Amino acid sequence: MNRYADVLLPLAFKQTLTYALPPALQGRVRVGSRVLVQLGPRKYYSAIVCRLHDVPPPPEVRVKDVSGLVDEESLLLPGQLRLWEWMAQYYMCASGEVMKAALPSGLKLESEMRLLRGQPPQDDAALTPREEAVLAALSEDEARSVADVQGRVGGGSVLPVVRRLVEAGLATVEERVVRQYRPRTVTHVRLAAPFRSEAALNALFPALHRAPKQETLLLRYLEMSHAAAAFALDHDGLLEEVPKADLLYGAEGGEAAFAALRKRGVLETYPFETERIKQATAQPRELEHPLTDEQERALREIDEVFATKDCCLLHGVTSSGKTEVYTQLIRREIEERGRQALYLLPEIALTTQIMQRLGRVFGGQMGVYHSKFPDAERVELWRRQLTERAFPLVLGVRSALFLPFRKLGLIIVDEEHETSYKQADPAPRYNARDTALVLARLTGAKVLLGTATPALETYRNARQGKYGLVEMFRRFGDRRLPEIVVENVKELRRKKLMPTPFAPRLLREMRDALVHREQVILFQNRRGYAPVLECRDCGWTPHCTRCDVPLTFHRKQNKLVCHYCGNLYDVPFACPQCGCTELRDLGYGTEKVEAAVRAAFPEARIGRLDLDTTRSRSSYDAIIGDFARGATDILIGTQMVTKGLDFERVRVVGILCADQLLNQPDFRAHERAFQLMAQVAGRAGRRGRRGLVVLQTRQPELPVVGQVVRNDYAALYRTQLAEREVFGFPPFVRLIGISLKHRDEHVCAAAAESFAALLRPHFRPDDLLGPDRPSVGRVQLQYIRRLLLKVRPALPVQGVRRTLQAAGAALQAVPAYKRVTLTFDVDPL
DNA sequence: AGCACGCCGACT
DNA sequence: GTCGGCGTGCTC
Repeated sequence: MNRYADVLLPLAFKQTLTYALPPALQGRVRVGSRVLVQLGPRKYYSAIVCRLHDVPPPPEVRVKDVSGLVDEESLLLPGQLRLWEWMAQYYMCASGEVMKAALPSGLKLESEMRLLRGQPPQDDAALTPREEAVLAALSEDEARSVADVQGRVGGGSVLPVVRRLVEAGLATVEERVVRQYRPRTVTHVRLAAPFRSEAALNALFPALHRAPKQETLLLRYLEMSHAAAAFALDHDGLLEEVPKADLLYGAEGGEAAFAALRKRGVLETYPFETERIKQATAQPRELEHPLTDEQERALREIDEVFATKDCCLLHGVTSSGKTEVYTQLIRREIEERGRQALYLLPEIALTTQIMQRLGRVFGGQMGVYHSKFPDAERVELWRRQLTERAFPLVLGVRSALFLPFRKLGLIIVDEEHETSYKQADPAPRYNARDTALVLARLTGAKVLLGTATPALETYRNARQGKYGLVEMFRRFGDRRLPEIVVENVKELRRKKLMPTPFAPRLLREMRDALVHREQVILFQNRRGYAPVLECRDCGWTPHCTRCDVPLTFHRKQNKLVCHYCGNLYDVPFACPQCGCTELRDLGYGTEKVEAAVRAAFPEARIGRLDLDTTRSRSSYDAIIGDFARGATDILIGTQMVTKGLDFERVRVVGILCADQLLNQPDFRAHERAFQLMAQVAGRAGRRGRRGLVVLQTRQPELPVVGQVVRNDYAALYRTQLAEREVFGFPPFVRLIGISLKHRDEHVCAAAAESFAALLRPHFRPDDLLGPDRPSVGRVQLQYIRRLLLKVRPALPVQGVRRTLQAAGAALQAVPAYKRVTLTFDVDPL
């Protein structure tokens, strides 16, 4: 019998901690169980058991007992911990950090300190005013949280005062594990125990003769609960659950009759746990469109690929009907092979459309896992996936990878090129697309990556035969791809032909579209009103005091906003440098574009889609819904408008400033610009006249602009690949980003220098870039330095990781650099 | 990540 | 002299 359990805590610890199993728990605890453990003098956490053993820890550690078992059944299915381990190892983070990301917060319990009043103070007790105040804020019977007491007292931290009061016995603390998740309950009705037999009821009915309402109600209950059948088998466990609301539904005077029956002791109520999971109601299957020849072919080819390979890329132009192919694959996985499917989609609010589409086909077989859903729903889905009733299909964002799957057979990664598959902060900085491949290997599932604009890495893997490659070139219903015209903004401005953010051609087309009751999408990759305010006289511009960035002017709020830390500032009345009261707004954000559209087309109905207008899920749905219904004519937005939305009536798409995309200081800038522009162009001309895209840029001569115009992914792939090979970037090397942060710029810079010095002996000089001051050199009062490590394919990645970790330890051993935060970002985007 | 412990400046 | 600030180290 195992006496010790190594557990994982949801903290950034490097290793697991060992707790002793009290005899009562031995044999009941399994790997994957959730246990309650005490950490430090009083805190409690729920931890996950990841090893059971009999090896006593070294004598210097005082091993604590496991305090209790949180759930009787394991929360994890066998194998899930292996994915966690892989992630921690590959992405260079603590397993506890993976645990934190993996579990919905309702499954992570943590104790909270609560304060109560202790013995009454002696008359001669000399209390400071502050102690008096804190004591007055405590109650004798209601335990209050520290935050509550802090709020009542105000001022500095109450903790030291509390400590003194506790030592004097005037206050007591208790630790309470807060149960964050409460299952939703509904009041149900059942027969009280003495009446759970036919004989008892037969004896009862004569007494009800003078109370017809009660009699009716009781009969109704018996019918709803299928009592006759249960009694015939003499098994009251077979009684159907009857919700009180259903029993009383439409029954006039039912409440009174019910109260009377309860008073007689015939019926009783009890809380019944129900699910809150929103699932598409099981509807009669929508007959899917019969597949086109091309879709049929794609399906066959995918089958052939899966016979020999575990991963296949489905590269299909926008509107080629990839979703129909996915649907068929999922259906067969579920129905023919009896296995589960996971449909991953990027972390953008657009789930609704796909949800509805798949919901119409799979109805009650589909569960949805989304970060914007209430946590309780995620907890329920998790629990359900552990059971026999697990949904065969889960639609979810990247964290859905962590859900338990009993028999996963297929993972679809839709829009695989999307950067939101990569978690940026905090650790684990994992890419869900790549992790999906590992999960598939661990579970024996297949992976289908789908997109119109593959990530270069993915396409290369496919071309080299590591993945299968299936392509679809034809748009649904043979619609033509939109015509793309390039407008040279530099020229137009020089000739003074462009006083608005719109080229004359774009204005004409917009007007034409409005006349024909067609719709327009305008893409401007910047939110706010103006990205920069500038003093007319001296050129001063307001900057964030915590970050090294100019502030964006938001006109509606009349505030300056830092887009890095979110801090708000008042708009200065005058320039602090020269006192000039005229601040000009330079450049365009979506808000200013909206104003310009209003000025040009006062009659048009306009929607705006950006971070500022979509703070809540419902507002996003509302804006999209209005546009989809045709209640708005023009939709202005940031990246959000490019994300695979299907609108039927859009004829004109304007890309207002491609240069912002093209001039990013990033080796992926052109790849991204292509993806974004191809995606947004794909929104045009789904029905009716051929769509038109007006692409405004100052650099029409760039090859990538031509590639967008011709929708020539192959050319983009060739040119970019050649460039990456010359300069040594992915997919020819793997990257590990290293960043150092500190409040003091000199310390930060010096630490980065010495870290680089520690690494240099291990790598070729060209393979370690930096340290550099990033374009935004300070965020949230922390100065930043970055290094970029190129890992050549020949190098053992494991050794590189060890080198990095050793160098990190060496750096932090220097007293001055102890407080430098060092983070690794494996495969950064 | 908390949270206790310990060192040092502001104020009674 | 004490209060309360914050930097440092540990948690089985």
